[in-house]
Amino acid sequence: MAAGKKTTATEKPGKSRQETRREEIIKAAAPVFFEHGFAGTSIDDIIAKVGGSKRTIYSEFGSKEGLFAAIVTDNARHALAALAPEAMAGRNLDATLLEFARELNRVQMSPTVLALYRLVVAEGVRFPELAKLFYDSGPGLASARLSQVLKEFLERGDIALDDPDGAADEFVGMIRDNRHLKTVLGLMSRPSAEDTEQRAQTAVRIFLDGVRPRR
Amino acid sequence: MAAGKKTTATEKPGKSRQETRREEIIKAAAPVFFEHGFAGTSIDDIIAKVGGSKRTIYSEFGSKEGLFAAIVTDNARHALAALAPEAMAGRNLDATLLEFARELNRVQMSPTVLALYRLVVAEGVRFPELAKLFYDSGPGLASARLSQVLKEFLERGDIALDDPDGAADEFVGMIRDNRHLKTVLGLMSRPSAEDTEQRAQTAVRIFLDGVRPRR
DNA sequence: GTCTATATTGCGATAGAC
DNA sequence: GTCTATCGCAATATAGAC
Repeated sequence: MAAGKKTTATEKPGKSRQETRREEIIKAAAPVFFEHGFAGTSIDDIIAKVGGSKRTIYSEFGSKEGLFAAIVTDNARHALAALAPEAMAGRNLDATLLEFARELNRVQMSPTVLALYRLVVAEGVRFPELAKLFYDSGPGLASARLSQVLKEFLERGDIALDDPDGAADEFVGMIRDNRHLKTVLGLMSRPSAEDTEQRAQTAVRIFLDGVRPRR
Repeated sequence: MAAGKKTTATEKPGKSRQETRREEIIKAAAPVFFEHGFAGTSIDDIIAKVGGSKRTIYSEFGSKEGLFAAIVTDNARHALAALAPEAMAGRNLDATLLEFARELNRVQMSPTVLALYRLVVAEGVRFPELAKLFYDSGPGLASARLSQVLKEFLERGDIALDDPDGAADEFVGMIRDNRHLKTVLGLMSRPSAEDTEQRAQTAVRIFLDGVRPRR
């Protein structure tokens, strides 16, 4: 009766059957959580989507919370991979920040991450571990990486500031601006690529040089 | 048998019995929605808090949604009224921005606005009118006001930028930074007054002059 | 399929405003 | 005293849980 899709395994040579199954479950469960919220989703809802046995879910993820945590970390890992410091090595300040702004924007405006954001903001107070996991593997990690980058440029004398951690937080905030909020609230569809590029450039420009004219 | 509280009416001379009752209900119901979310709150929960009859709620607000909407609009109106005053006239650029940063920070870090933020982000997709109302009377209004201010300074030549609206959004984003998010997620209690002041100053400094050393 | 929870409504009784 | 808002309680409807 279940879905007839036989994607069972042995198709991706690099992955064990367990890994494949794990990914199938995560991929199928995520939209269910997104639609009904954490509390509003039952393991049975997920079984109804992905098929198989509850037993598999519990042995792989331990609990409903464990499954959700896996969804968060999995998405964060995929999404933020491009923000790795290595990806920015050997570039100058402007190019590094611009690339960071683009990547962060791309990540946080993706439908999946937007849905995660809504979900975690909604349930964060009730499930502090989930909130912490989301923050640490998403916005917090982004900020920490940027801070590290800023410190390197600081040592070289390319920039001057008192509080690199604070500045990193504020740059991340610039990227997560009112357009992000409007999109989160469903008031706006995703901005165009040109608009996004334009705003990334503006953010970098402001962060580096400010709006006060130099003379 | 009923609760002995006789707050009946005739205490606020300017308000009709109906108005008084309406406000009592909103005041009592708001924390319930804030704590349990829209779906997690039942009319009976609210009656248990405020007393009286369900019928009153339905004749006044029409439905649970109507009550929810009234709570959001009422709280938004009260909490965000502080963004209205023009304490910014006739000052120079630095002082104006600093005052704006302080004020916006104070508003958006208040417990009520934080609770509203969580609630509206959670339910925004389901209640687009509420999302729009919250945005327009909060972050959107702040951004619009700032944009107007920026345009004035732009005309005077005090600043140089291409896109005042975009820059305003980004400044608002700097104020709603990762500390705001951590607080929304319950990962952090409200930052101290000194920390807040420090960060407001940093944001203004970065926005005006950037982090690149002037030479 | 039964059972529970909960949104919504109906209506007679009561209490406060004028 | 009349009028209206509110109360109290019960009934209906329905969706989801078990």
